[in-house]
Amino acid sequence: MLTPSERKTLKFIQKYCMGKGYSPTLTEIAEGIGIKSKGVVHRYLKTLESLNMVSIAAHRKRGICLNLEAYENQSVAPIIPLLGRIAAGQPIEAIEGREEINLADFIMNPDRYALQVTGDSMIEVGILDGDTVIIKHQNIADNGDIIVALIDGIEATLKRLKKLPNGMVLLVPENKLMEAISYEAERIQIQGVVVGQLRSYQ
Amino acid sequence: MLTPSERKTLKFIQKYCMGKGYSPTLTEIAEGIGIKSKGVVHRYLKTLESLNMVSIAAHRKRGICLNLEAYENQSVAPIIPLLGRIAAGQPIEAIEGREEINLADFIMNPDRYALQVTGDSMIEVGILDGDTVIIKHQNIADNGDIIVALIDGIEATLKRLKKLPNGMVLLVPENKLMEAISYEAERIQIQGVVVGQLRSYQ
DNA sequence: GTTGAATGTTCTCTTTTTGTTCTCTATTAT
DNA sequence: ATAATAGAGAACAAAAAGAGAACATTCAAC
Repeated sequence: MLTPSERKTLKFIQKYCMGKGYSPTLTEIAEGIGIKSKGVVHRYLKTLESLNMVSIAAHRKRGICLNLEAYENQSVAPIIPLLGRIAAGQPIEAIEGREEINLADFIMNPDRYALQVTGDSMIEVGILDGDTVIIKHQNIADNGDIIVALIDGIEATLKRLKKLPNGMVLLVPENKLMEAISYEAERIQIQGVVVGQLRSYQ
Repeated sequence: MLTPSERKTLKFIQKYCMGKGYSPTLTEIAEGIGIKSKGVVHRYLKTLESLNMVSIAAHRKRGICLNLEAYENQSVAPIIPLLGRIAAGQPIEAIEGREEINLADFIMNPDRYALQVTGDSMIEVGILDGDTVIIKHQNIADNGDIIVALIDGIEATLKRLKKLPNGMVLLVPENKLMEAISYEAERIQIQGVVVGQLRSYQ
């Protein structure tokens, strides 16, 4: 059984790894659990290692590795439970099974990146000022896709793509107050398409 | 396991390639990660190559190639690069400070869960039919919060909360076509508040 | 082709950061 | 008293980070 300090150490490492993707240094752990001595942290780690809770690569910096089997309840994967559907005026549906949404599946991919949106040009499709959009990097797009377009190599903008039959392309804002503008296809370079969107209210 | 500098190098290359469409030189990487020696950069690249994270065409200039499949397995943390801000009619601005968004920070927490939205009652704040909202489970909320409210113990609904001075609460839909309804406070039970929202276009 | 600047490669060296191993002290429960 | 738990901190070992020189290769201009 773990002592309170060892438990605290383990929890800190867990949280740190979750957030950063790599393990903390002894000094960071010490700071994180509120003590000053990294020697003490090392002692805790030795205990955790002997209990098979972590593996430690000797002398390697940031060489701590969590042994996940040891505590299965702690979900390290970016998964949150999807409890059900909610509608205006309707009860939450019964939870059939227990679904989860995996954020990694949702947007994580090496060719994805995020952009923060400023401005109201896409407000009518629910992309607001301050939202973050997830872009898949690609140079071609289908009619109707929301794209990051580079105009004349300098101006970047987020618009819906509409290819016109006469070799022109129309960049359509989703905002009644703004107007679509058409360009010769050569002037427009597609930098990626929007594959996701997220917003934080915190 | 990558060292922080190697990780930084990889991230820089990823970001550079996304933005420019070709890989950076060693000197550019050195500058990008804040060091002066391209020899050091070369060492980092060798490590990344040995881990199959990148391929390097020997002696070729700008001959670095990201190895996407290997990258996927490695990136355990739900992090994607945040390239910048985009606005209608403006070039993409680099964002000072934060260079990546961490989905874990964004929504992962033991008391969070997801709900899928059906209906258009919150359409004017950009929460559309089919979106997923992240709910923080709590029983009290502030005026103006968007909450999951349980009415009379049976009906769940997503509305903005407005506490009235006379002990009533008003549940306000964000849709001009719908009307706010007031209830005696006892009939309304708060199940959580919306802390995030996400949408997939795939 | 030849040439030269730009870029990649290979070294060695130093400094900084981090891990490891100690010893010492304090507190608390049995 | 004794043992278990906590903590500080010194001293040392090793890894990681970095500078920079010297050389090799590319690639584009001539």
